[in-house]
Amino acid sequence: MPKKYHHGDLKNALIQAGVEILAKEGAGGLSLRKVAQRAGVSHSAPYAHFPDKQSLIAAISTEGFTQLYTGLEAAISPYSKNPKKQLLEGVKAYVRFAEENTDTFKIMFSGVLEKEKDYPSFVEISSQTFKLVVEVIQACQNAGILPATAPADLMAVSVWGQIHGVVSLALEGQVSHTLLNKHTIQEIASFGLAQMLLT
Amino acid sequence: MPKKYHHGDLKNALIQAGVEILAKEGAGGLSLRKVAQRAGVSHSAPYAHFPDKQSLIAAISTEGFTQLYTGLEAAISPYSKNPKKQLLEGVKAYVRFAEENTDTFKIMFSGVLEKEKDYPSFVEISSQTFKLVVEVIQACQNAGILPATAPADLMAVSVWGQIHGVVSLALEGQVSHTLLNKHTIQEIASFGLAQMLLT
DNA sequence: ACCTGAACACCGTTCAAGT
DNA sequence: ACCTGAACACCGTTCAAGT
Repeated sequence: MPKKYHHGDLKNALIQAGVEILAKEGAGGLSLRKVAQRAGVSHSAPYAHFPDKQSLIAAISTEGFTQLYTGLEAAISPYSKNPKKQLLEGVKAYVRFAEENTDTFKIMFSGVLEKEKDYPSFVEISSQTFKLVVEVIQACQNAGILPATAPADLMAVSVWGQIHGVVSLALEGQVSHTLLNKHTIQEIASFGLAQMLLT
Repeated sequence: MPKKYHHGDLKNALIQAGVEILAKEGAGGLSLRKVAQRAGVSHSAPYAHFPDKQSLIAAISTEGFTQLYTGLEAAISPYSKNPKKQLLEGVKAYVRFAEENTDTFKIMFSGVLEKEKDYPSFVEISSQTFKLVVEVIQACQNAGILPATAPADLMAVSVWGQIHGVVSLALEGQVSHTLLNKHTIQEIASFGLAQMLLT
């Protein structure tokens, strides 16, 4: 039978196993040997598909960005005629992704991946995601919802940074308990964004 | 002679060695054994002062927060009658700290420290730092520089999140090269903040 | 109280060998 | 082409022993 030696797609199986370990044990518990074991292969099998651990982490991060991109796309596409709604729904999707995939989110943005530039598909999807943000910001500027005092890319980094910062601080336990009792992360992030809006 | 067995303060020597390794090799290169070697003691000596690696990381992070707090204090104290200046100078100091101590900054905020709540002095200094931010925000609200549409602590998380997010994205290489050619991180962060100001 | 050295389990990576 | 098993250097942590 054509059982392709193993289940055929060990590469993706390893990525998936990595995501699962990440979710269960956090970045500290992520080892290549555990990933291999979880995928049911020997500890050296991953080296047929990834040159080293960093490459697997890059693949996991890339997978995360793809999911994030897809989520953002889905959140904003229904509102192509309402930029403000796109912005608000995009933020919701971003925060939701971070909350539902905390450890993937952390590994994507926490510097565990050391030479991101060495992984073209990671660079590709992350810059595509940024492009999506810029488009929404651009539309908001055109509609007079955000000030046109700066080019869209600068404004995009400011807005994205705002959301990203609040989410990151919250995930790292840097937002006070008393504040989190009164508001969800969604609300805190949205509040910050509201400060930047014109209408 | 009272050479106290070693140089007397191995605990701080280990923290210092950790900071140096962090700066030279990044978080990936930080091992207890290397820290011990750099401090000139055997690999098991650190266990006389730290129960485990996480505790050393907590101590390094605490040290980082202390530096950050001191820097913020020094930046704002000369302008106690000018809240806006305090805010702008505080932001500058924050960004400067992140740029000059990139890897310490990352370890403080990147989730490498897993159970922050277990380290009282870490919690203490980080919440004191937040309190400092809240005070400045409060003063800005009173002076009509920031809107009083929300309690100071919520506003503080928004402002801090804004700056922190932009800095984090920049340090992780998520800010496009073309943008970084035109503006410093300082400028990008300040621009985002300016969006939130009333005057 | 503070430090050493041997020991153990675990990890990343390499390589010769097997299908 | 894809995978295994032995091997090596490195790591966190423990513990009995030394001063």
